[in-house]
Amino acid sequence: MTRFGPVSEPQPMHLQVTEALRTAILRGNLRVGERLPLEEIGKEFGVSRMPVREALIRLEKEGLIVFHNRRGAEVAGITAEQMRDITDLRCLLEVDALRRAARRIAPADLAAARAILREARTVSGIDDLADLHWRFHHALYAPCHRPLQMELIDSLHLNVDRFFRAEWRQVGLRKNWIEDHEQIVAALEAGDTETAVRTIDDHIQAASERVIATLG
Amino acid sequence: MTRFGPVSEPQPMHLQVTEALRTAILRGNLRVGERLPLEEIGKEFGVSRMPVREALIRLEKEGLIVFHNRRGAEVAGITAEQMRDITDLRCLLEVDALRRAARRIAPADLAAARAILREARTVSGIDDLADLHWRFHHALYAPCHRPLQMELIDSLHLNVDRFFRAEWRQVGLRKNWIEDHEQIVAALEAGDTETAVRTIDDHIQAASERVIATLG
DNA sequence: TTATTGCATATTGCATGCAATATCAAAAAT
DNA sequence: ATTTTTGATATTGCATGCAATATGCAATAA
Repeated sequence: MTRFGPVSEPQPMHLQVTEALRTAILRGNLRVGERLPLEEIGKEFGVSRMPVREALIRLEKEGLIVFHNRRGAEVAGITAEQMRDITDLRCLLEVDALRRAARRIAPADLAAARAILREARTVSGIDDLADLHWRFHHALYAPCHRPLQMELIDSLHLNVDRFFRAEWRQVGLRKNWIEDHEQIVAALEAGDTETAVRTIDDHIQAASERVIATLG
Repeated sequence: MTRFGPVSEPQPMHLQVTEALRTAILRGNLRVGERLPLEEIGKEFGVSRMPVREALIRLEKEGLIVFHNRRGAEVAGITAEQMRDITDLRCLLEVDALRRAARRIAPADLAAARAILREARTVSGIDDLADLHWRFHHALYAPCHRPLQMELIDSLHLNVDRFFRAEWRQVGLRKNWIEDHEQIVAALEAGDTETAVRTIDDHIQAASERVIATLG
């Protein structure tokens, strides 16, 4: 007889700091090139330098931060080259994930995707929209049942998302974003995987081109 | 007049420890499930626990180690599921890299690849053979000029290579390994990229199947 | 015998100390 | 005016200290 559910073990400080810094970078609260002094950041979290150091190491491995030997860490930027590199990888991995997912995607998954789009009509902040946008893509890919592939896709997205947000803040998020994505769901419902795949591929490439234009 | 070349900055301890532990895991000197106590490992390198801790965090991000909260770290294992996941990703990424590389590969690159195979005939240790084997693949993919894609390919390979080595130690590395790979170079020299691609894809999948069989 | 409890020991996660080095601005030199 | 030097300050990389927790084994109970 199990009378008690599992007890969630307490999150270590270094993980809390990692998450907080990750979303701060993602949201643009920490800008590209901004220095990340251990003591100062530690003070903001009420911890010493060590858990901050750990967090920065993890974020460096995620590609959000660069370390300079004995000169601390700073928020990583991106070059046009790197953007193209990441974009092509995203297309490769996301298209593959969608093809695999399409074979086993359930009506419930598609309904969930539609629900995300519906929710997207009710929010207005860039950060909320960007989160919902990614949750939508994630919902379509997830049924591929490839944990590592999903991790990689998330990781690549994490490295470029903040630049899309920065661009959206300037030129505004196109109105027809949601309709475009409803067409993707419609194609999947109709069993037309290839149309869905092509739409997403174009979508990623086009968005990337716009960001690259701002990078020079 | 520049009389002196650039001075290479000294490697921090944590990086030296990271590299040493990485190759120890790769070579099988540290076995799957083996515990990694900070103090003990630190003593072996003549350093304190902190640089070791840093190294373990990095290696965890690379997928070679798993941490258990407050119970230390251990060398990561692999399941059949994960092996399939990684293998499919490798095929996707390596095939794409080879296609891109084939367009701009120079005779010098192919000569370098052949030189690696020639060197492979002169060595006998599993570790040396495995290193040369990967250097060969790396040499073919590198001209794709996608630094991040190459990093990902390396990282995926890093996560499975030790299991191939373990299998090679048992059943022996097939003699015709080198001839198989010479055919890949020959196909590329003949401009027949698709044959080269197919050979490599089969090669990765077949090797993976053999390892999965040993995993249950 | 086998399972449970209690306790001594080992190990982690974080804080802090310290030497080595980087940074920055004012003073000196060109 | 511009560059170089100098030194005061800030920051890092690693060592060490310490409280909290995990582990392993002997003692006890079943």
